[in-house]
Amino acid sequence: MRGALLFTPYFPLICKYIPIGIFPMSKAAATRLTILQKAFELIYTNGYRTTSIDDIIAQTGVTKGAFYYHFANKDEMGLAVINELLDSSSYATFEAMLQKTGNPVQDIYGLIKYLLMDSEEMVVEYGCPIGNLTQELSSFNRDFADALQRLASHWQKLMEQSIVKGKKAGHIRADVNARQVVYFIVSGYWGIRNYGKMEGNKNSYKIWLKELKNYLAGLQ
Amino acid sequence: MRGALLFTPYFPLICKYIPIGIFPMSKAAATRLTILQKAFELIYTNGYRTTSIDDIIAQTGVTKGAFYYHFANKDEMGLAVINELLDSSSYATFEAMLQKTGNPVQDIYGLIKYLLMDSEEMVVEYGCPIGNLTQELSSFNRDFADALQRLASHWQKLMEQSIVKGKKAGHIRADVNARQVVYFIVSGYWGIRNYGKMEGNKNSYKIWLKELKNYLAGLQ
DNA sequence: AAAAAAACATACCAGTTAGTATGTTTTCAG
DNA sequence: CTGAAAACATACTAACTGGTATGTTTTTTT
Repeated sequence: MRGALLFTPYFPLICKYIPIGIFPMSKAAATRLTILQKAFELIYTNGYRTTSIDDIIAQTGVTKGAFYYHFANKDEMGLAVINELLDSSSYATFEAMLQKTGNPVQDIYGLIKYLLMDSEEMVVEYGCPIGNLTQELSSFNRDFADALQRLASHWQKLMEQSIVKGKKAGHIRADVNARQVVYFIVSGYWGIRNYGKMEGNKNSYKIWLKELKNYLAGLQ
Repeated sequence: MRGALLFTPYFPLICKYIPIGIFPMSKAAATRLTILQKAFELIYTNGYRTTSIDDIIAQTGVTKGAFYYHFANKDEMGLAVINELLDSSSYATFEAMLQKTGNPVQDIYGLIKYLLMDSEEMVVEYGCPIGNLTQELSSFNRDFADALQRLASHWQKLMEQSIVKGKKAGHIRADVNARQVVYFIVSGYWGIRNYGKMEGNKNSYKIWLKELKNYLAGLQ
């Protein structure tokens, strides 16, 4: 059984942009990546515990022998999805979007509106991948909870920095508690993702975004 | 197979307060109720799809024959949990708490603080029962999504009424959009429940509640 | 080119799953 | 008290579950 992917956690991201011929990804690494990507897709749309290894190998064409060569068991694979796929993807995008104008009121709104309305990786019917996993697995397996918490704190830290900068620049009131605000916004984001799943469309997103705008304006 | 519980959806609630000897609940109705209550408990702590019927009958002592006499299949039982147990329970409490002072800023905060910090039925590790089910089942089964949506709209309507009244009484600004605010608050509530699961304690609840207070104050 | 290790393939297994077939017991109206 | 329906009990099944044992093929090292 192999360790982790080369250059993790950024390797999968790199692979997206560097053609295989030029940057030689070994066939084994490609197999591993295929498993992780397809597993993520299935887990995102169907839940972790209700996605079977048979599902994954059927969808990928990878055999069970290959699967268990790369991963000791299902949970190790699940953790790899979180740590190697989710962790790197979109992190760069977040960072860029949160520094776009330098005013958190606009940047945070812009990021969240993008995530809800424009991002192609997230589907309203299936909610937020990280939120889903947190909900399903936090009380089931501490390793998952820890991995997800590290992921979430990335989010939080970036957003918090944006607010702190905004305070210094005078865009945000001095008495605003950045950490507190981040909890409030991210919670709302997770919650409205749940609403969207329930209603099966983006109407609730639009309503929520309007009030988010009001709330952010109130921080000025 | 029997229909639903007598006098649903309030029958289970009534049963809590009326001793069996006085208000004669048939043994069959008691069996059905036992199944629903234990099933809810297991589903709340473990998820719907990952709770097996064998789990339920093992925990209740009810046999499989009895289970399938009362419910045609697992999903019918799951829907009964939502429609007959969750629907009635706590509805009265909500209504009372939301009319306590007549000022939504205080009443809504009071209700949500109660739900997060004091309610004994909800455990931080397991999140919000309705939120959990919504997240797990909305995209899996439309019937569940619909049942949950009806449940959630109860919540919403009560809270919306509280705000509308508060506007008339001058506690809330006239330009505040009640429906929008409700979406914002309930989303935040669901989200912070998820945070709590992830972190495994109520620290995030406290932080979030502080910002909820700020947000509500901003509506005045 | 040969040996060794890595990567994969196949067949299998014991436990669990929702659900059924076929009973027996309880309840209750007449 | 009796018969029929309601309520429950037991044993079973076919499909699926994560995981293993034991191979073969491919890649890498020497």
